[in-house]
Amino acid sequence: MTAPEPRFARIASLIADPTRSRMLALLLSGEYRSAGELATFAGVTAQAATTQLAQLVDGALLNVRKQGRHKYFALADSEIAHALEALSLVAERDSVSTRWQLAGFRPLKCARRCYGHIAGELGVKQFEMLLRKRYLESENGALALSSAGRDWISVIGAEIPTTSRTRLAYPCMDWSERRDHLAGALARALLDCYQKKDWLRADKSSRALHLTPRGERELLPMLEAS
Amino acid sequence: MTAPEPRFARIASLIADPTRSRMLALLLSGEYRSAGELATFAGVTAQAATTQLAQLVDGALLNVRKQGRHKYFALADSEIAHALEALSLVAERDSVSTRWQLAGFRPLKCARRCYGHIAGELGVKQFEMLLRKRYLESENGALALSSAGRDWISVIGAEIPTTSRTRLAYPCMDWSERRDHLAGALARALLDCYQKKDWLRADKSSRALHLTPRGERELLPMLEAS
DNA sequence: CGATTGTTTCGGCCTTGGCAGAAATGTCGC
DNA sequence: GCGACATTTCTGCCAAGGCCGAAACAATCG
Repeated sequence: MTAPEPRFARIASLIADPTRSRMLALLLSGEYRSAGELATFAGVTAQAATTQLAQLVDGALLNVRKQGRHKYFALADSEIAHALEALSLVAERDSVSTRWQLAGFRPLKCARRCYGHIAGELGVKQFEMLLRKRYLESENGALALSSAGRDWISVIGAEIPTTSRTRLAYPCMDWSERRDHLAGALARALLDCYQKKDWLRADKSSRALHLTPRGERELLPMLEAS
Repeated sequence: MTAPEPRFARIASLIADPTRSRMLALLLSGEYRSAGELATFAGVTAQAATTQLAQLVDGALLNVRKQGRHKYFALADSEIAHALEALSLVAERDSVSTRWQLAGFRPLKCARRCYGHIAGELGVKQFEMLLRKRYLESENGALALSSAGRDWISVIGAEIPTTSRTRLAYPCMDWSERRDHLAGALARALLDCYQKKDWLRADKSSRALHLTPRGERELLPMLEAS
């Protein structure tokens, strides 16, 4: 009668440890971080960090990239980020209803980074514009840039890394809007580009993205145009 | 520099324990279970179960209902179920791509119980029908039954418990379809009704719901009618 | 090639937390 | 009230796993 231990328990236990969870929280931004950075951020020595990071990699929660004498870690994929956000939603579900409305969280609902791309209202707007204008079209199941889309990309001056082995574009569920927004290499390139043009600025202490006045003038109309 | 422990770590650690995770897995169906049932299912003595259940309740993952000398437990809300499913997705992400297509998982994608209501393709179909026919209408932010909707309910003979303090109807995100389906007291009542009419049968060993031949004749056309 | 810096391995300490046995509390039916 | 049953509290035991110090390994730079 005794049931087998559910698989999700293993993942949960990897997330549960204080040190590991701190590391994961830092990596939620989507960036790569070195083992040393992660160690000091989590408040442990380098040896301890090594062990924990090895476990996270072994459990396939993290990707590793060796670069010289450094080792860089990042979340393995966006499913992980989703799971972490789902847990956060539960963790803050009493505070969220009040705080979500308040000043601090408003920008998060408006626009935030989700694993390297734009989420929130702005992310949804962007995604819908791309589909509406047929810059993105679904091609046997996957999303692909149309020629009009490629033109638009070059006009605004975004650069999509050609080396990228990750998918170009795919829908990503948004937990505040409950609708899809854009993820993938294209999404990252666009976010980079918007930041370079000073349309968006990343908050240092949170995942919020702030729309600058310039962004309000130049970016918003573009996303809302029909 | 050492960061505070992220809130989600606490939730994860509640989920991580083998005994507690087994209990949660059992409760994923949405039903209430007594402390004793949960103890034997998890393979521990009653005392051990008490401690674990107390922690889950304290962490607001579970609801309790005292009934005589029994105590019944259930998942506190669907956010919890979502978090568990998100973790499961990560836990099975290598197997999922293959197995999802296979026979065993097909019925899950088609229709399954999600915390007491119908999810999967059928759940999405049902939700869209209700909106399309304006049986459900959004009323200052919440979903409410229209008079046409109330008529339809009484025609098919579903009974909505009047005592229920839970919301009547609200959208619930579907992770296989990535679209909303119906949740709430109404959703439960409909599932009950469909089962009574033998349109759907619940699988005993999984969360799958099987469409009976009768359901195919009588239920499907109703959901697909425009 | 040595010095420096980043990461890993080893060994031992220590805390955390889950478990069972026994006994107490509470609830029901008679 | 009394016995049967479900749940809880108390206590002590035990194992798992995280941490640090020290030393080893690896890569870079002068």
